[in-house]
Amino acid sequence: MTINKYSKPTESELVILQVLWEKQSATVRTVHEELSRTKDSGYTTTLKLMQIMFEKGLVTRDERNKTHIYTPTVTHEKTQKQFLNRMIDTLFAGSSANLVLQALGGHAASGEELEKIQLLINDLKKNNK
Amino acid sequence: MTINKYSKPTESELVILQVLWEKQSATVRTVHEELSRTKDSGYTTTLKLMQIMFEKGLVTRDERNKTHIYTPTVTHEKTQKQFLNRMIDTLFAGSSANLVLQALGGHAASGEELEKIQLLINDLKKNNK
DNA sequence: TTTTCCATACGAAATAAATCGTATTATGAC
DNA sequence: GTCATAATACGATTTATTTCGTATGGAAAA
Repeated sequence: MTINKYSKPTESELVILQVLWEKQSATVRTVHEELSRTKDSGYTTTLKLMQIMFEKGLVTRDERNKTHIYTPTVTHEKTQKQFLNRMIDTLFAGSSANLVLQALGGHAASGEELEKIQLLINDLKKNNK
Repeated sequence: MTINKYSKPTESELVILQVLWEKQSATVRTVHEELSRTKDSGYTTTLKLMQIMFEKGLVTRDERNKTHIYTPTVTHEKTQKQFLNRMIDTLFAGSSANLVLQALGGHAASGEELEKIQLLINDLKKNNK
């Protein structure tokens, strides 16, 4: 397989990363059990996917024991940024504000969350001047 | 081909829709010329993709003339929402505020845009009470 | 020690997406 | 009317992604 350091995770890989980010690291079994709650593919499918992710460098694994333990190499945040960028480019005409407006419009955020956003905006405006 | 009314557009389809949304409607030639500026695949590739989009119902076309004119059936906004939802679910733990914070943090928005966002937030807070 | 239970490895099939080549046909220029 | 141009149709290939079956081996239970 050709290794592409900058390949973005596929849909399935994203779902797996999701679990790994949450648990810091996990075995194939653990990940698979988690996935089983929403998806029904076999154990070896999850295994294979995680092996491929390993080849791609999306995760590392501790092979000292028979049961390997997988850990993500990409951070949740970096991946969020990567997908956000792509989305802003291809769907929001390059404007992050467009995306924000749409996101806030469609999905209620709690008052507390709105506060946080306001604080950030105040900060940004200060630095703009 | 099986028609799935709710299939989400693929990456390539999204790029094509982009052009169609901007121009309201367009011929394959026009779309292809636009794509050529950033991508180098042949004319028949674009044609085929647009034909598939037609089969899927993502676009309609006026066939009265030899040169068909394609028009999107899905709105830009609806598609934005669809992808935003997906993204919030799979990458931002279901929290739109998380996404917003990340988006604003990573991408400078203009002062004017920030204003708009603030107005929206004030509105939302009012309705929250 | 033998059997059973989980693991991994890995090839290969199934599915989805993108790309292209070639055939055919309508239309306008000559 | 004939020819050149440019469009569609469509099958086939290539590439990416997901899925699974089977082989193999280690460790713990019997």
